[in-house]
Amino acid sequence: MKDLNISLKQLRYYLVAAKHKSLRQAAKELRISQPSLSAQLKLLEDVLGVDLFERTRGGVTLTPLGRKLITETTAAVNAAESIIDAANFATKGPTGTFKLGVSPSLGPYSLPWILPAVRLEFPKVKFFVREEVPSSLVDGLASGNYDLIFSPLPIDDPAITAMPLFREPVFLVVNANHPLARFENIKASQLSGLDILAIEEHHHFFKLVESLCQRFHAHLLRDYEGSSLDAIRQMVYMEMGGAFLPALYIKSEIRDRDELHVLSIEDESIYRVHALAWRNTSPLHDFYRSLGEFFQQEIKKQFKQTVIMM
Amino acid sequence: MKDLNISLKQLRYYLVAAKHKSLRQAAKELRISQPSLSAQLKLLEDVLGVDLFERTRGGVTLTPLGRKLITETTAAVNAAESIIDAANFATKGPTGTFKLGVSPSLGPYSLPWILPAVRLEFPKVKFFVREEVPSSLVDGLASGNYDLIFSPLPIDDPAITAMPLFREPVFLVVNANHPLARFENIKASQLSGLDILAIEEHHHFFKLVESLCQRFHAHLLRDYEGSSLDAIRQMVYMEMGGAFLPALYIKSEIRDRDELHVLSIEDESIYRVHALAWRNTSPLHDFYRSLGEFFQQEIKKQFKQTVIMM
DNA sequence: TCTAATGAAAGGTTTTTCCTATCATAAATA
DNA sequence: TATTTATGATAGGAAAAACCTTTCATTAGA
Repeated sequence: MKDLNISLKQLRYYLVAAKHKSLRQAAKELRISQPSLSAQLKLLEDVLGVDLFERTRGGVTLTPLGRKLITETTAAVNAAESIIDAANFATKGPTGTFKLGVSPSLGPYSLPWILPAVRLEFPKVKFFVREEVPSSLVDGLASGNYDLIFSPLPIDDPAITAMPLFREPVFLVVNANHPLARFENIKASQLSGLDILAIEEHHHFFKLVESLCQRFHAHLLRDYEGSSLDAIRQMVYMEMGGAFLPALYIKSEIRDRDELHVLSIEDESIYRVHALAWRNTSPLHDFYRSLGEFFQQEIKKQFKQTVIMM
Repeated sequence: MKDLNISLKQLRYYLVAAKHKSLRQAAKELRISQPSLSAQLKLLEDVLGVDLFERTRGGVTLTPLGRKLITETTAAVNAAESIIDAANFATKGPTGTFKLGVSPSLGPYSLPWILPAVRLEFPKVKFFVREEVPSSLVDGLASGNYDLIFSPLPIDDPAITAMPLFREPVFLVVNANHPLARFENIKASQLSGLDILAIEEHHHFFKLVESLCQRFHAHLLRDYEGSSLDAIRQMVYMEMGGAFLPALYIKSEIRDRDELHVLSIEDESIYRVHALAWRNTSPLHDFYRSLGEFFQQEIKKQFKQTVIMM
């Protein structure tokens, strides 16, 4: 067997130093002295027989190899941390702070109604919530920046387990003055040529809207992309066009039905599917699954009329 | 960030102790004294707040939790080792001993013609070869017991990357006295009712033969399962029935075409696909791929007439 | 020029890890 | 039954590793 003459401590030092690009600042975060950090990093480099950093005036830079090994190192450190998690878990039950990533087109309109109940059910569990675009969420989950993500499908990463929770319908929203505003339902054909506003391209929701426009021959206004669903709503107010908006957003943000009008499309089921996802390798698999079930339960309680459970 | 007050050393001690079920013997393998080992394990247990071992007269036993955490611990230690591998790799090129798992119905008839060339191409690389049934190979690969496996597809594990290398035709082999022995090719319909010998059920090759028998309405002799392809061949000698045998086996082991007769089935392409596979997480991805290409190259050189490259 | 920030080096202290020797216990053996 | 052999635990001390403080040389910026 190998000698394995490196320590987790060194690996963590390595990661923190790489993050700060400064040994002094990294040492401060690690609450050790800079020389100690220097020494440990040098030791690590010696054992690996590799230069990880390029020491320059004004900081350190990762060498190409150093950059490459960051991935492996993160994996190793995460794996070790997950042992601690699993052990705590076994003794104290669900405990600890979980890094939860969530899509900006989903989180603000669902989590506020879910998390309070979760707090009651799992009092010792805390969530550190961060919003990001789904593609970044998946990357972040895979690389260990998140423990869990709550995001629309698809999630195409074989290293990630996704647990579909529910379908969220998508509706067409127009200004009350719009010609279509006198209908409750419209036929797909009535969408033809309609001006449609969409969120910025890097959002996941954009792709859905784009495909809808293509399918129904509606006209996607690419010059006025909104930076958030709220921005889209504002633009619909200003009669710049109609918009596809997800049901949870509509339920939570659109109250004055006088100024905005919500339409569904006949005979077409338009929805996105949201899932809770985690790394396959996580030892907390069972807990995550039961957490997903609890999410479902709460969503069902609060949004029975709005979404379709899976 | 977490304190991460455990060390890789402790984790390795834990694994070795779990393997030996005896602290003294584990200490011997680790080349430390037994009290040192005891102390480190106790320390690990204290930090984790968990009992890993049950100390009894006559050895140690893993607690249920200790058994569970073995998985995570192995993962962490492997991850750390892969950092070392990747670093060595970057400086010294392909180096080290790789644990190569191979199917018993493939390895003996292909590796002897491949590995010598590999040794010339990558002189600093050594292979520790072990034969096992493909399902065990996949498990072993996933859990880090192997670095690489050379095995027939399918390999259905999302954590594993499989690189298909070539197709290996499968032929029907009968005794020279058999009525079918006067043909070179036969029609699928001629297989109907034929007695077919197969390898033991837990082998991967059994499933292929079983499905072939079903497809061609041949009669699978389940009472006389062979423990190896050679055993099957012996039984064909003894006129107990025909057998489906893979091309590489036939080429390497069946020389005397007088006593055994090899038949192919007209208009039917019967083959299995062999792949080289490794963990997705391995940092040596690129090397493994080029190794796969080298395998292909050698196989093409030696078995151009026998197999179909991919 | 002066200041502030960088990483490296030297020497000493603290902490951790390990070893030897010893013990108590229990199972196998004579 | 007495003896031997194996188990892990304990105590005390030695060796190694990690760390700290102080100091230095260099460089970028004010």
